[in-house]
Amino acid sequence: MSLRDRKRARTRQALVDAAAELFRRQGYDRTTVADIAAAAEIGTRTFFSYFASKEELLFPESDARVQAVIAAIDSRTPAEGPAEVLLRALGTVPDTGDDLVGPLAALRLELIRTVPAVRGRALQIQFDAQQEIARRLAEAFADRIDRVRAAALTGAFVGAVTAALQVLLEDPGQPASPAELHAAVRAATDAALAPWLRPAG
Amino acid sequence: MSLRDRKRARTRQALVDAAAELFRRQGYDRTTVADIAAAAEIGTRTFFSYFASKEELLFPESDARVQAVIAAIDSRTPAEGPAEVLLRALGTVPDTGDDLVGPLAALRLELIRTVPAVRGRALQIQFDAQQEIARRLAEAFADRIDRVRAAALTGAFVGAVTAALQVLLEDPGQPASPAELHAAVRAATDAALAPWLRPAG
DNA sequence: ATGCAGATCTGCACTTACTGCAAATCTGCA
DNA sequence: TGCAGATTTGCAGTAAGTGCAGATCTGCAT
Repeated sequence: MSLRDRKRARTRQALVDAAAELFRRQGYDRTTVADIAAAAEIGTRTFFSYFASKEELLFPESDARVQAVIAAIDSRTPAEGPAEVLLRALGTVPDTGDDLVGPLAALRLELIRTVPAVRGRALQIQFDAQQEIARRLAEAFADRIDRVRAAALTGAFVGAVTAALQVLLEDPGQPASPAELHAAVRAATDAALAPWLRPAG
Repeated sequence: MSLRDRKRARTRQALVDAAAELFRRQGYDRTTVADIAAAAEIGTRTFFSYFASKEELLFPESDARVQAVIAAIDSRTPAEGPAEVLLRALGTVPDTGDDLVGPLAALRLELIRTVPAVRGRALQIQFDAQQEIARRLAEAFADRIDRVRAAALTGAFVGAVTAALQVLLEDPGQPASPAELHAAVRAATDAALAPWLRPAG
């Protein structure tokens, strides 16, 4: 990595850190982009050469999980049906320590719940991911399920994962360890997708 | 209806019509709220006493469909399972002639596809609807399915309907009649939810 | 008809996100 | 050391959205 790249990465991280700090302290809406840029010691205009918008700051590398699912689809065995592939994919998602349990995770979830703009962006990312997965699934299992069935299965999958996370994160007050969380999501999703497991193959 | 109410309704409609005209002619982004207000002959400031934002203009009465589904859940028979209820609800949604086939429908779908802000709002509405339906379903069938299963089923249902509409609206070039469209969506959704029909019961 | 109370409309000033442009600055490399 | 290309930054501008206060209008009782 050149000096340029290192510097850029450092500035980027500084922006995320500064923003997180400010969001936590004074809320999302009361924090302006100018505030964030000033805290990271760059010009306001320069902020937008790092992130296209204020919301974008909260969703870096958001397609890593989609890529993991696509990889799971591509590496399917002849014995697997579409539902099995999705459930297997659940075990391969990269828990980079920043997405569900990292320091930013709680803040991100809080902001998704409370700030419409952030919520909108999150939903857009989720929907795009869902569409992409459904498309790939329909292609990979073209001989077994049509586009609508693939969309239904993907919707069930995403809906189940989302709900499981919601249930698990809201109840105990204490966030479980990543491993426990993972296992619980897996169990709940597994049960929820049961109707798809054997009959469709 | 008092004169006040009639006047207000007329102004509201004038705003929608003016906006639709302008969006069609010069695109969403190149149409400012001031343009719309001027075309409807009201002050710019007044626009925001009719719609909270520019996007809101495109999504009036967006919860009519949710209400229809909730009504279907509430009027369930003991013989019906959750999937059956959802499929039955599909027959009771009000096709007010403005939602899928009306003059605004094509424009709305076009803007949802191309304008991120509109897309974001549409997804937010859809997601909220999905959550509400899942919640009601879990309550109504508390003895048969848990929250995660309810969310999975709802996700499958919404995903299937969305995909069916997408497939049907993109292919022929000619939009089918409301009745045909309805029947086709029903058939596709019916097939896609088949795994949920008998086993869960 | 008249006049009052409350609702509605509207202009004004303001904040904020975001963009285009051009000048200044910096980095990689010969 | 110096050049080419990339990055940074200030400036000016557009547009959405908000609070406020005064003007205007509607419903209703007299």
